[in-house]
Amino acid sequence: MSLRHALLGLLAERPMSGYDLAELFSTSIANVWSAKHSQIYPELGRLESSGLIEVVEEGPRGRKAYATTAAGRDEVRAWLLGTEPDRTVRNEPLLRAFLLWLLDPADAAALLRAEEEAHAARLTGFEQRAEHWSPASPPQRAGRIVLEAGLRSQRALLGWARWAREQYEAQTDRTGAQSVPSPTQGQSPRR
Amino acid sequence: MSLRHALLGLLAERPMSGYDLAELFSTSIANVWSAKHSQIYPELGRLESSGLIEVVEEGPRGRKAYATTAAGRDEVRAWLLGTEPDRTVRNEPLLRAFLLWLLDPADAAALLRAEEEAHAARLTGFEQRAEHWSPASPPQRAGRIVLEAGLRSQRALLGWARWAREQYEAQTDRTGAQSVPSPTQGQSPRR
DNA sequence: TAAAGCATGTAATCCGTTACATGATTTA
DNA sequence: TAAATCATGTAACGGATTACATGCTTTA
Repeated sequence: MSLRHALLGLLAERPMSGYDLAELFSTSIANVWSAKHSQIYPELGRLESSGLIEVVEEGPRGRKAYATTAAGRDEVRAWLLGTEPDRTVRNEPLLRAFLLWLLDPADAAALLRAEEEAHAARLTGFEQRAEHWSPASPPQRAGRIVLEAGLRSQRALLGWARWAREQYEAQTDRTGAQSVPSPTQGQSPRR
Repeated sequence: MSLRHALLGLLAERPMSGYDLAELFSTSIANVWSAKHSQIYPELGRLESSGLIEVVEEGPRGRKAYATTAAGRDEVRAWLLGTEPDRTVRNEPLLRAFLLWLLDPADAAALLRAEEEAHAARLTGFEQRAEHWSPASPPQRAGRIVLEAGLRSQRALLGWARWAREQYEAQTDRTGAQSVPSPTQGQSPRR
């Protein structure tokens, strides 16, 4: 049910088409939530039928821009105030980190290096956005607050990835293990 | 396909039943990945048919403990080394933070206070686990590394939630807004 | 005029949750 | 002996991705 409220909230700020929303979900707010156009269009249809959003503008190529209605804004507020957030985590990079003991240390270090670079790249992106941020309106201030969460957690995870890589590199040095192990593949002894 | 490899990796460390795995996914590694028993049992069946895991022990009440086979361990390694991690993020608390401008500042601050407490509770849990951690085996060292990611990101996000709450509290003070706004509900002016 | 980009939709499939269903063993 | 816990499974449903499908408009 989160996509529903994400759309409602985004369209409360300014009118957008399904196309605009899909673009948003694949770029700026991809660090928070994401969705494909194939999921967005049907949901917009349902929201319109329920009277929570309405078409406020029609453009070329059948473009329809929607905006959230008063009832729609009430619905978002009721969701925010009346339901508990789902705090379930599914973090594939961390799942992989959990299984790195199955590789030889040099390979593990290489994968953590890639993680490090991914975090560094995101952080740079966030920092650039933060520079040009004008917190003029309430929505923009909220956006800045979310961006701050991104900045802080990417910094933390960048530091972590570097530290984690060093753990495995220390093992590489000690054991003298190679990046490409023998046919029977490194450690991980059978019970 | 991540659950598949999560099971393979976990069963490479020590034999476990579907029940054990379900418990693990609902407690210790819930901060990284999660799954219900209804998803686990069929997947174990498929992995067994593929020869990637095998029953190594049978117990009371039809209990079956599985362990990863040599082919299974090769499969995890191939996954780790040969595929890019899915770094897609879906963070409902942050999505909500993005929409907090729709509430009056006092309500927004209250929600952020709850977030703060959720992060503090997780952090405490992680810290307690870290205290009693014995990094004796390679899997345990990998577990400690993942725990470190939890510690660092929860600290970062706890600090963030506090800072974010203070932003909205500052607005509360300035505007003198109440927790329960007038019937037309606070700010968020219609275009 | 061709390619790139804008724009909307549907269908098939997969992953995950909730609910349904059952029964054995241990503990109070 | 009743309740709690261990233990395994299936079915229905909903949410999300990939693939299929179409066509207009702008720009090079």
